[in-house]
Amino acid sequence: MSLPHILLGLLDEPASGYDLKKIFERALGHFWAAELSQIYPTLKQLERRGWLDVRTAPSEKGPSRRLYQRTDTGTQVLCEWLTDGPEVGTERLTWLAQVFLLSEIGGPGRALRFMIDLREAMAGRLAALRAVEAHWQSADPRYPDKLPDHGFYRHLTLQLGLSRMAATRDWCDDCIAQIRVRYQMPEEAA
Amino acid sequence: MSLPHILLGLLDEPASGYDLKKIFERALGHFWAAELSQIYPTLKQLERRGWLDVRTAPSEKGPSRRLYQRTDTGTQVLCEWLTDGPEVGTERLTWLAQVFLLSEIGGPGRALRFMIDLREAMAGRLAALRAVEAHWQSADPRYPDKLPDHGFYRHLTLQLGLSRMAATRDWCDDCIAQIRVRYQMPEEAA
DNA sequence: TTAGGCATGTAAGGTGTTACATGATTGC
DNA sequence: GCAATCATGTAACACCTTACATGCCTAA
Repeated sequence: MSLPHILLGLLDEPASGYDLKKIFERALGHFWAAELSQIYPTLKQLERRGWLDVRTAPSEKGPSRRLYQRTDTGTQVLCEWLTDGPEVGTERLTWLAQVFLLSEIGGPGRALRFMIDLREAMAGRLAALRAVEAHWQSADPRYPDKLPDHGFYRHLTLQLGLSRMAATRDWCDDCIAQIRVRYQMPEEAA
Repeated sequence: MSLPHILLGLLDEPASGYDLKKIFERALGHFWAAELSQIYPTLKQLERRGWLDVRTAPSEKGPSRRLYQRTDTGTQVLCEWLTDGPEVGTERLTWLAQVFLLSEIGGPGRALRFMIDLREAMAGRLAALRAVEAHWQSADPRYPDKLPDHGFYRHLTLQLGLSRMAATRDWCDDCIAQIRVRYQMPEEAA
């Protein structure tokens, strides 16, 4: 159970479900995805438990916005979750499972195609992350050395994301090279 | 939907649900986890669809083993899944979400404690992966340069796992150092 | 006028976890 | 005798995805 806690964590300041979805995409996209259809019911549940407060504010376009914010009880629950220590060992990297099984794809040409596509996907995600960093840098003069606490920890996760993404892209390049050598596929024949 | 495909991929050679669980722990543990209570029903489902065959073999200890193996139809389904290209963007790293929210944990002492625990967890997982590598090396004289196709791709995933795990551990060290500097916590006072 | 962004949600179904249930054998 | 390993599963619940439903406002 983590999405409720993440929402709790993000709701230090008031935000709507729709806002939260955008925060996920921008800031947490490289390690967590959440759909609106999951966010909305979860927010209601957290409100029923008394961990969030709601107020309604009119919107300029579309239906009125429901702005949620963490209560003191909510803060306590969040703090307990964090204090329980890191939750590791539940990672699920589908694309890596696919590489693991790539000998079954039906020939080195297809395996190479797969790795090239994977490399492009990683390069794209890396570019998106770099755009997030560039945007942050230009929007906040305190970036990166004088951030407040909450920015400090978020910055640490961004740094890990950037280095993991770059390392994974480089690994893809290495795999591509190894496949070409192993099956004698010169680059011009790809 | 990926677990069915992964099971299909592993069932090139006959294995029981129990065997598969151990294969998960050893070989795929760094990027996928699966419980027996999920594996057993999934295998039955795959058999009903005609993607797996079963035969029963007596066991020396405990109930008789149900040995599953991929059919030709199963191979085709697996191949289609792989040919559809890499599935990216569904990663969920709970511990990284926790770091993202670490300013709410209630003081830098606790944040430091969290990062030290995370570092230890990563170091442990890295050691486990290195043990897998060492075992493979000593058990197969073809390791690492003369492996058959199926070992070749598995080796690529192991390499990525080793480098990611080491990089993440190093990032933890870096975070720990940054927290100490930021909050003026000398190492001897930890 | 139509596509896209804003903003809310529900329903159905698939995926995954935790707890429970059974029972034999091996090693301490 | 007790715990661990072998080996199978079921049931209840929690989590997540996909598809559907509604309706306003803005810009091309």
